[in-house]
Amino acid sequence: MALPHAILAALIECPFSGYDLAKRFDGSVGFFWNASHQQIYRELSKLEAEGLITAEKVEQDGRPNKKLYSITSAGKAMLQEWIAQPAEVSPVKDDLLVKLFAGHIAPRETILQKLKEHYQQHRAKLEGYQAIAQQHFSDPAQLSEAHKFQFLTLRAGIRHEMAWMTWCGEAMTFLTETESNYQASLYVRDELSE
Amino acid sequence: MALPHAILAALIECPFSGYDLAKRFDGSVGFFWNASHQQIYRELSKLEAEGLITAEKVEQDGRPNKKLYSITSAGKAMLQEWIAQPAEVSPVKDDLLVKLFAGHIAPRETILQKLKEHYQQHRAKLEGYQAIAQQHFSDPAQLSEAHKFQFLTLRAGIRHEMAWMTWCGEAMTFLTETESNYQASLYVRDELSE
DNA sequence: TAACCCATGTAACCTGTTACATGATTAA
DNA sequence: TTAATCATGTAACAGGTTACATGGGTTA
Repeated sequence: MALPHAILAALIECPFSGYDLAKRFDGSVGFFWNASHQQIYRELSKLEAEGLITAEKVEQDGRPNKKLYSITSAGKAMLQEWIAQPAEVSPVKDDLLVKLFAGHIAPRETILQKLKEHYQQHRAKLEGYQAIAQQHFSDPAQLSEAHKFQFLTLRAGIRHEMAWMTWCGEAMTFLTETESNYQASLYVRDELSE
Repeated sequence: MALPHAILAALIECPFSGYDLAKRFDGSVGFFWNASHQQIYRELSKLEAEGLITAEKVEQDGRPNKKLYSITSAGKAMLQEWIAQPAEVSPVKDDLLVKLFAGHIAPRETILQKLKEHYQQHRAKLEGYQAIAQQHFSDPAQLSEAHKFQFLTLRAGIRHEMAWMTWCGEAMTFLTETESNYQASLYVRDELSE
């Protein structure tokens, strides 16, 4: 589990409020981690109690006050230690694959529709990532150390969306082609039996 | 959430015991869903109580008795209904990406090591999937309807492993190349300052 | 004889989601 | 005036992990 680590990682560069973090985990950083605001507030309290982050109250006019959280040296040390520890790869766990696994009990059209929707969702995500890449990472070799690593996580997001899109295309082609083959073979059989 | 649906999907073709399901979710089917045996037993009890599956006690000699679960028509109906409902794409959520996002606070060698380990884990998975593809899905167009869909989920696993491997390679190259550029530029600067 | 496979489960705990709650400011 | 944004939280519930428990059969 990496939610506390993901929060610590997000706080290295600059302090954030819980609200900011929730937005980040729902936006551009959301391709490698996501969390609801409730989860984040709960985790921030815990991390503060453990001395891994500190809070600073910021009074604002015209807006509600907020708490800016910063990582402590203890927090940074534990994050460094965690990074060095061995990690297992995570399984995919996507609903669509469960639906596809049982796809033969549903109308072919329904499955093709699901694949199409999925394709479009991934294309939208890919376009978002590519826009970020162009705006903030157009010259990767000249980036700061911190940004080089953020660039690589963005590249991972891009690679994943591309893989999903490739697969969706492949699956749709396979299902329509083998369907038409099936219909073609039926047609041939009909001709032969006449 | 799709654990109950994943279980129902696994039971369409033939009945399984909880033990069997736990092994399946940990093996070849594990690329699109996984679950511990405790989770599965808990879920099976719930599904049985809801009338979506039925249990049959099987007495064995030389082995502990087991319960074989089969999907009911109600279970199949609810699965069909669920398939037609809209689905959101899942975020990646992999620890390695969190580690990489904070990669600049760790020694470069540590990060490269993590990438290498990750690469090897994905290669091992890919090889496993490719072996299954050769053994059971060598002639995709001739497969039964049910197996066509299982083939497609396997293809998704293959595509994902390939994407991870591509990205790992890309990331390792980027980190070693920009590091040597950095060292080269240092070297040039040293020469100039002399 | 030690470790692993088969087979099922309970209990405690942690993580993640949904619903509820407040309240000012700003844009359509 | 309706909805969205900023900003923080609580409570209840559902999902997932870890530890514990049993016990015969098989393989090294």
